[in-house]
Amino acid sequence: MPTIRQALESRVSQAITAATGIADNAPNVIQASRPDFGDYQANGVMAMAKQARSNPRELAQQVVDRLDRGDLIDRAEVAGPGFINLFLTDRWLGEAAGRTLADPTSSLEAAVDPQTVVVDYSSPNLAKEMHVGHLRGTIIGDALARVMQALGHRVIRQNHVGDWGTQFGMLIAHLEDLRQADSDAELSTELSDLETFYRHAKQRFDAEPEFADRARHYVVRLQQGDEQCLAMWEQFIEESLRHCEAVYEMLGVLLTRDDLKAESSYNNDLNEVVKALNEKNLLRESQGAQCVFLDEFVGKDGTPLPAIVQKRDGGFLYATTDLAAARYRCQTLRADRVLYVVDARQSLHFQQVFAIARRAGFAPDNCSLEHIAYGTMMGKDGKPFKTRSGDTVKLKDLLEEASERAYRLVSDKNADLDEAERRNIARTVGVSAVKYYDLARNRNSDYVFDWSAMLSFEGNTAPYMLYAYARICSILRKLDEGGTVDTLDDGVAALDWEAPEERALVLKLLQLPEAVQQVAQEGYPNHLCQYLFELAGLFMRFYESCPILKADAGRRQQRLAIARLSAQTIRKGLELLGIPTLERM
RNA sequence: GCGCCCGUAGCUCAACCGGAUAGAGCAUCGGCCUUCUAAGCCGAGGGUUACAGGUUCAAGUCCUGUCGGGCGCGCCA
Repeated sequence: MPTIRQALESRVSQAITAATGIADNAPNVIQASRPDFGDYQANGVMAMAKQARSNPRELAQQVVDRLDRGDLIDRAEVAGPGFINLFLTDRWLGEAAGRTLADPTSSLEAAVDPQTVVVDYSSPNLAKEMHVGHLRGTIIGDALARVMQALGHRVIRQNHVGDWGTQFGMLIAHLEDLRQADSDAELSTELSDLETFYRHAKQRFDAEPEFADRARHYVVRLQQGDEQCLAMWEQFIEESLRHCEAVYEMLGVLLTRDDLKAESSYNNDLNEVVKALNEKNLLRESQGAQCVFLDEFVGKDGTPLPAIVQKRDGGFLYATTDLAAARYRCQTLRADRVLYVVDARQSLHFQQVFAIARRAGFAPDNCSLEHIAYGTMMGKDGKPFKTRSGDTVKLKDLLEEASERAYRLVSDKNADLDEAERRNIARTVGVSAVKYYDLARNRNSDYVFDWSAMLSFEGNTAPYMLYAYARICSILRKLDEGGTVDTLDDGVAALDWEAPEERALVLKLLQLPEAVQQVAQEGYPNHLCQYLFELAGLFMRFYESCPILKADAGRRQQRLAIARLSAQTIRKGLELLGIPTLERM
């Protein structure tokens, strides 16, 4: 089903064709910037008039005269220098809302052209425990994957975990010593905190030459497929993955073992990738290393900037792995789009990888490679978020603190609820507050992590949305026969209304697909947050000014239907962001 | 030195690839609970969109330059 915007675009476009004879035109229909400009506005006619050297207002009037309004458009007016303001019929809106209410999924599914979309996200380094630096990529990627899936695309999640490379030799050596010297209990304790484990291994690597030599030796043996080394490596990886999975569980992130596509899995492709680059004449030796130089990349002092794919000692680098991954995703998985949800600081790296992948023929032109870059989470001091002592903050600790802070708030606001329910609400509210605060920001920029701002629960926050949802559930519970968002039968085929607050809300409710499509196209989840915030605001105003249970029978049914559709839409929108709802809070 | 991102209300941030009078929240001030959850709603004040040019019917948005901030730039990932 097309969105309202698409339906209007198509009608206005036809009218422009009828008026000008130009078939390929851009009506540029957007949601009206102000209520008195109607529901939508078409801005494209002014540019067309310029092109055709005609008077924009006159052309706009001709378009309006030829516009097929059908049962969708109530009236169309020329305004200002040549805008066309579009007012929708209440009847069409009411019927569309009724259809969505009856079948909540209908508005989002059935993408016009389903694509295969690979989303590479989270991708922690398994040598250490997940920390706050992994939060943004994990939840932005998860939200984008959910959005793509909801639109009917074939989504392949890939968790490109770092499980390969020099540091693992050091970890294996340390693990080996612990296994021989210590009891199982002690080994298990040591492994339960990967940060400490890593630190101890690193200390020994720096202090004990014998240990360092052994560590380096293990890296080589590992890459050669030595069984003993592999077994120890697997034990460590297994332990580390369990840590990740615990965090994903807390976060409500959908990644599972099936989504793992680790760096190590490309190990056998790396030689081939370098060989292919050589065959395309892209490879050049520089200071003993195998490099790719492209004209568009210039380094210091105007010298050519290399992408190194093979070290002097024959080892491969992450550019090599990323090229192998790009090749796999385009050629084996046949992706139409690949989204790399990775820290913005890697943008040069990805520019190089994408450019090389094109030249080498790994990625055909019709496969879109996109770096979904995001900024750093900062502390109040404007520097990357750390603990007071300067250590990185573990994601697990951060989420536990969020729940704890939310618990104090829930207990404060709602002392009558029992302990278990308060704990449950606090967990959802706390974690959702952290996630939403992040998702609601434009991902391009760094942002300041601020407990008091996200836990003040005011403004464009998860609790505001969750509260709106809980209010609706509360009303439904109060009905004679009781009811929930899913079970209540309104017996309403088409909605109608009398108050402006009702109409404004219904229109907004029908615009979810537009917000979702925008997120899918551009990869900015904050647009969906913005939509939900506006929706929740309109609901709150409706709630305050239009009593539901006290209204007479007819209005009551209608308002119940509007409230229920509001709940459905809020829940759906939050679900796409990876945020659950609460019946009570 | 080169490249990428950014600079919007006192603070934190929006602004749907150039649209009409730049929007929210926090903070400040003033209203609204014997009625569906006040974690709410209504109202007020607050702006030369860093600065200077340019492009055009129209610029926070595009181009050039300047200033300021963050990040990146050969054998880690």
